[in-house]
Amino acid sequence: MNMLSRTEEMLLLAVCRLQTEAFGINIRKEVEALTGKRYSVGGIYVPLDRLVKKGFLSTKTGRATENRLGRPKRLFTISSVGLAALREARSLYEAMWASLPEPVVKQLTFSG
Amino acid sequence: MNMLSRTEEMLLLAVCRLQTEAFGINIRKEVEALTGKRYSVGGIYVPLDRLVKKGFLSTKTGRATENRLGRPKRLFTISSVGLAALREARSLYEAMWASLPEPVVKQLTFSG
DNA sequence: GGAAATACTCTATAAAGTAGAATAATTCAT
DNA sequence: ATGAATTATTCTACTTTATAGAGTATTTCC
Repeated sequence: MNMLSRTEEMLLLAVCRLQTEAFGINIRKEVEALTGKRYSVGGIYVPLDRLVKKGFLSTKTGRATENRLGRPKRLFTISSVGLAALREARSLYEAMWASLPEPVVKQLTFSG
Repeated sequence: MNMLSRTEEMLLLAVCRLQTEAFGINIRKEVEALTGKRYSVGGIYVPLDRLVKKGFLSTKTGRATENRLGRPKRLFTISSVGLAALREARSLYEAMWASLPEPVVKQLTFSG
């Protein structure tokens, strides 16, 4: 068994959500906005590159002529393997939370 | 922000689920049965001890007279801090998966 | 060509994940 | 009381992942 880490799942979902705007700086911003998790400026590329290496993401440099200043973006897209991993991760997550003993459910639902 | 890793969340939930039978070997077995994730015999204690150190779990040795062979169990129970962390983790998880673009939802729901 | 803007690469360090051999604590038979 | 069988944990070395931030690259505009 080889389940996605939370980081991996979070980043794959961020890429999905950002669609054509999924590049490093945006992904970093998106993740922070959504979960509060912060990365240093360059720190986001470490796990992203790992996901590419593992075949969950693919990446290519955006076209130069974008009519704006600055270095080209490196865009990320999720692969079919990545989508499958997300489905699997979700399903495992449900299993983890399923059928907890009733007293525990109570403690988790309300603030006890 | 300091969210639980998937390992941490999984182990806290396993402890909750096992209630009075939450000790190393059982937790290891429970996790494997539920998620397919395997730990080596001793490997389960590394993250468990970390959770104790962080205050999410507490632990104490089970009573000697249990009328069975073998070394005493080291039982784990979740703390109120641990429960709060679980609630937080769940809520963050929902946020991660919320409001994905419709085409992505389709790809994730069916096997495409 | 130089400044401003935008975004990425690289690398060192800390933390977490992983495996498995070794050891400990108990009961039972003798 | 001693040794075998049983049950469970401790220890630790190694690999992988997380994290921060300085440095660098690419582009446009003047």
